[in-house]
Amino acid sequence: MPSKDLVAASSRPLILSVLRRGETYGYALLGEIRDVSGGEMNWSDGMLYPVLRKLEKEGMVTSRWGLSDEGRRRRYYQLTPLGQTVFEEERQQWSRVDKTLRKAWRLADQTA
Amino acid sequence: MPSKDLVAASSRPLILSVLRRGETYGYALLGEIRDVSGGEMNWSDGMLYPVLRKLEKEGMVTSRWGLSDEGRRRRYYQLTPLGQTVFEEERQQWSRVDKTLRKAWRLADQTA
DNA sequence: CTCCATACATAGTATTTCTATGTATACTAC
DNA sequence: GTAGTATACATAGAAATACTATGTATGGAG
Repeated sequence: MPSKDLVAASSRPLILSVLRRGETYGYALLGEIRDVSGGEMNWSDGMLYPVLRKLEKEGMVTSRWGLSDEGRRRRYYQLTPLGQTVFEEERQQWSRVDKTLRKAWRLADQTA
Repeated sequence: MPSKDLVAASSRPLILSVLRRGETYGYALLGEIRDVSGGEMNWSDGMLYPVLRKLEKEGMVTSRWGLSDEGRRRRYYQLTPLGQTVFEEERQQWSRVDKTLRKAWRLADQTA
């Protein structure tokens, strides 16, 4: 499991990218994230919902209640246009930081 | 400037990578980080020193007082063996998270 | 009925971030 | 001498954040 600041830094970009693929509900989102990370990211629901709540509050996602085939209540989340924009921005930011780190590592490897 | 959780997530790997190139003092570290990030990371000294302090407390760096040519007092920092190990671990962790994100973005791009 | 998995919620503790503010001083310009 | 600037380090504490612990709810299986 990555360090908690890495989990924190990647949680929003991950959630936004899963939602970019289409509307989904919270519990399924957990599974998607576990899958795409090959098990590396194994979030609890108590971790996920506050982040979703905040994304909604900030206008990046919207939600609606729905029902599953078996009649279970589910809360479905969907990206908003703002969420789409933020998705791109965060991707750019992460990529810039990643580039910086890789450059630093290259320099470190050369010297050491 | 990246979001604060991205700054937080990358600060230690960046510092450790600069120190891996050799002992240096705090103020110069700031400059190195500004350079390697092309200005993207423009940390204040008040941001840097608490992180250095913590790294030292956790045994990843050691420090000593020295003097510059002009007589200025400087605190020099050096990576410890533990710091070397943590440097590698954090590089692995970051890379795994990065890989997960890029996979998620690829999937997101295919669907959208 | 009980248990389990599914599904969502959130208070609150613990932790973290980093700004604001501080001290110190070498050098430069006037 | 003095003022200003850059260099150099320090840290308290306010604000923000993370996420665990605990909660409710319920469909399905045994």
